[in-house]
Amino acid sequence: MVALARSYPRGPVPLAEIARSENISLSYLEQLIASLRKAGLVESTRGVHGGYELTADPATVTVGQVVRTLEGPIAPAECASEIENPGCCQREADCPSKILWEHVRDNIAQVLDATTLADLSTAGEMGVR
Amino acid sequence: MVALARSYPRGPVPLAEIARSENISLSYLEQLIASLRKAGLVESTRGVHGGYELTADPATVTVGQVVRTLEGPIAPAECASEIENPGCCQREADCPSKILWEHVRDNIAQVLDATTLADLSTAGEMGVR
DNA sequence: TAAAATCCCTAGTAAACCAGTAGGGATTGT
DNA sequence: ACAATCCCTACTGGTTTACTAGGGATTTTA
Repeated sequence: MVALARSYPRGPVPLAEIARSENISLSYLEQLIASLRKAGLVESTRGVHGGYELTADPATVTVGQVVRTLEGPIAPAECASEIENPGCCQREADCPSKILWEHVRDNIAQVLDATTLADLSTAGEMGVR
Repeated sequence: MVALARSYPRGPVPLAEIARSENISLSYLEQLIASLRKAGLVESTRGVHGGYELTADPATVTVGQVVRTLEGPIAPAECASEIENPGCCQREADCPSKILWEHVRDNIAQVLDATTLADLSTAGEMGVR
């Protein structure tokens, strides 16, 4: 996604190119991007000169969106998932550590949601802030 | 550990008791607490009236210590582990997302290190703050 | 219209990890 | 002596992760 952000908005980039530059197998990349496409984060163009491109400006796409699409709801523990998981634990209501894990989860989410693809794609160029 | 915190400093608690009240198998609990003992967080007494007890006041033991003992260094990604992991990634230095994951890691650590066993053991009694 | 470039889909898989079970041994108090 | 307790090691079944493999479908271009 950072690779796509870097060539935004210059039209579709073939996956084979990203596979080469990022040293990831094409087949595997295809699977990953399929989820991202279904989630509407990228769109595809087939045929010669086809490829994938972001559907939105990198500055408006958060890492949180990408991570949730690829890895599901943020959840440092089953009982502290962003998507509730009823009956995942016997302790349920009066678990002493549930609140702690929810707190951890919210911190993770806050960081991921506050970082955009634009932030990442320019990181190398401008140094850490 | 919360169970032990609750009976601190009233002497050793047999693991069988905790296994029963927390609904965890004794055998499994024994394995977990073995690590905690080796890390010096609990001490054991053998024989009748033996058991385990915390080696320090629950207010001075952080969840971070416990989690690191049981699960190893905090690391939302291999390349962002608290214990460095040389050669875990080709991108190494100029990875655009490494800083992000380190940021996530530090947030997790901050929450876990700021919470003590005493905080957890009293949570149910006094409600959430 | 054939060929090439590209996306698209499904199935399989090898290794690692997790959450245990099982079973036996050592130590200590009564 | 015996019962309660800690202690240690080996095994295991299920899940997840990070892929590989192979075959389509679609679109542009020569």
